[in-house]
Amino acid sequence: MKANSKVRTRVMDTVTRLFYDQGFQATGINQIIEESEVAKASLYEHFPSKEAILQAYLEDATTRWRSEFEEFCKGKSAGEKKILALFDFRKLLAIRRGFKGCTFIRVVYELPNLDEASLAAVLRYKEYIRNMLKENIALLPAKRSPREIEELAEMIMTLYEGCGVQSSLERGARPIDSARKTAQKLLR
Amino acid sequence: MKANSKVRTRVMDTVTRLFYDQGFQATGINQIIEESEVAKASLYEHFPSKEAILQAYLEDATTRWRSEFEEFCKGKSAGEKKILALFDFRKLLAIRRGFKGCTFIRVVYELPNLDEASLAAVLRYKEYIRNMLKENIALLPAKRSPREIEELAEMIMTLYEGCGVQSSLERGARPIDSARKTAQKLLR
DNA sequence: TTTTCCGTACAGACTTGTCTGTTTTAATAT
DNA sequence: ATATTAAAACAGACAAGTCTGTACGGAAAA
Repeated sequence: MKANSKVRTRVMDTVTRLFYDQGFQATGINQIIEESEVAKASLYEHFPSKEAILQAYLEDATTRWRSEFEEFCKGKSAGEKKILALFDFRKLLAIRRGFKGCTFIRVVYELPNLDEASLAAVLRYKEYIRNMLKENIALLPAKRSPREIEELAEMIMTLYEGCGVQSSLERGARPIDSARKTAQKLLR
Repeated sequence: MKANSKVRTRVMDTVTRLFYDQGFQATGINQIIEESEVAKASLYEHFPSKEAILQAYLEDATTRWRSEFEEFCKGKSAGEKKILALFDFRKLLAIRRGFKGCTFIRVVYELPNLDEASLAAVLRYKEYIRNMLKENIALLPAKRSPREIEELAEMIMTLYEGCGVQSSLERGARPIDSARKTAQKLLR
């Protein structure tokens, strides 16, 4: 079966590293092949084009992000704790990966004419976060109207995006801590 | 004089358009030459390499952003009006340019190993905004400690960055309006 | 035995940057 | 005003290397 083959796995592992470290365009097919230890013919057996690799990568990355985040949240109670975990998780990833910014925004910014499927994967990831925020804000002790919930979720979302950008410019976690504090204040 | 030559001007005008619409890597030297209506030899007389074009472009872009923003703010009183103008100006540019995100962050995200001079230009632009915010927050009627001013400026900065990302994902100005409203609330 | 993968050569188009030689522009000298 | 001279921009061929994607023949594995 192609979907779970050794080739596919190794290519995905490699591009997860390379696309993030170098960017999509700066990563050539030949480098992918070499570092995946896969033959070129095998790669093109699984992926019809480089663009298809990007698509698969983004889809994999969104689902992996979600499952890793859920894993990260295990043991944390719903409501404020879970919302703040979003910032903690971002900080963890940012440090681990050297402050190069959000995987998905990186791709969107690098490729202004991104194909539909890839863009859809990115939007799915953002939608997941937005829904998670709304659900957990609704669980908080303070009573809020649906409209207030919506607005607060939007605001925290904006802080989340903003601190990602800032931390990658600054190459440090400070803006993430700072945004987390702000979010905490807003929730009370 | 090289600095103000016709060649330089035309190349800068062209890459300002192309680098934003297509990205840096997707824009080839040959396209720059063709659309600038400049000979290749002339281009390389003024810029030793493509990287040098990028540097010059970023430096030009920061200073142009600043002067256009100051122009935009003419007639606006200092304090709240000027701070909110930041969001209004972002909205104006975003609409005009089709919601492809912040010029500078785009470059930083596309090229993880950006040369020092280019990165410095980007940081200068961010520093200008941060200082502008601090100065104008200090002018507001509400009394704030230096630390509070610092924190509020940081927060608005984060909203500013965040709404830029969101509006480019959404391809619409809504997140910018929303961040503006939030900022306004925070200032009071 | 049939699928999967391998190694590698290759096509064809693209890239940045160099080089040659010609033409235009503009300032200075007559 | 006209001739001279030096700088600047021109057009375009070319080098050397990169890129993605295809093809072919053989090896390993299920």
